[in-house]
Amino acid sequence: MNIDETDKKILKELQKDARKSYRKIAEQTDISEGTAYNRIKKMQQNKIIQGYTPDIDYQKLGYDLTTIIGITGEGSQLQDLEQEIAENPHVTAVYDVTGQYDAITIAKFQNRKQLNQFIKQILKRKDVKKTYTMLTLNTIKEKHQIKL
Amino acid sequence: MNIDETDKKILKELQKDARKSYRKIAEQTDISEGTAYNRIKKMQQNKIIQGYTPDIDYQKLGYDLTTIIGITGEGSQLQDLEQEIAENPHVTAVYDVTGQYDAITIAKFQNRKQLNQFIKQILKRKDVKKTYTMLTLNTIKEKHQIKL
DNA sequence: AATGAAACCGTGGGCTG
DNA sequence: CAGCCCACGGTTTCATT
Repeated sequence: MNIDETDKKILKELQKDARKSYRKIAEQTDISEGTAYNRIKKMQQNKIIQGYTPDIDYQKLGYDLTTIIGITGEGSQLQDLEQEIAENPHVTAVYDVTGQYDAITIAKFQNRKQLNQFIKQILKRKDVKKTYTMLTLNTIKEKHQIKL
Repeated sequence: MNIDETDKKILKELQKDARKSYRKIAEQTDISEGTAYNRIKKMQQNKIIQGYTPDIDYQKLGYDLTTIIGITGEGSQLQDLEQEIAENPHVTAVYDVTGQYDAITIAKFQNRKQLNQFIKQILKRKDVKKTYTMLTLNTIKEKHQIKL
């Protein structure tokens, strides 16, 4: 599917506020509301828009510990492990990476005990050689959008 | 502000679909729609809900290069730099961290040239000693939610 | 926290270029 | 075919209780 300038404008409006009404999106992109509706629907069908997420301040909910964990594997395949990690409720991201580590995961915890359990769970696996945990001292930015 | 079980249920519904109507949220949490509306408004005022973001497949928009970059500083303060990085349109996250690096940033690019420019911009600064760039080969998960 | 009423909006059909 | 316009039922919003 090809995205044109109108689609981009629509996405930008949604980035500003994903709960914005079709009508307002239409006004701000100089199209009719039916068109806004149809284009958004199409982008959802094409999985360009995969859903809508509330930006929650997890710190206010007690998740004070954000961690970035590098994982070094033993041997070849980490896919199973990555899948398992991805399903853990504390995890927000899992990447296969080049360089120093084989995988990087980002996870949020309410306390060190939860973090500990998580790391132990990873280290239990035979395909994991070691992990390296970085604690975030301060989150300067964490908004899962890039400028279009 | 204190979050009770009802608020949590509301947040869970929004996590499933942040465009869900107040009415449906109310139905699924066994409260009236006015209550759903009032509670969500309160959580917005208290900045527990900071906004709503569309989950966009940036790869489909040409952003094929997701990078995790570790930054090592020279001397003391990296705050200015971090602020500057956070404002770059390619950047989705910036963290101050313990350990091997002083800061970690996550950024998405359409090509290596964009990445290169970004790294050069960082390295130009006197307060930066070095950077370490990890390219993601595969994104297993990147959903900026944790299970409540 | 619930009610209810007015304003606002989503959704689909039919029309137009 | 994509976009526009319209209409109706559904939804948001907020003052009131």
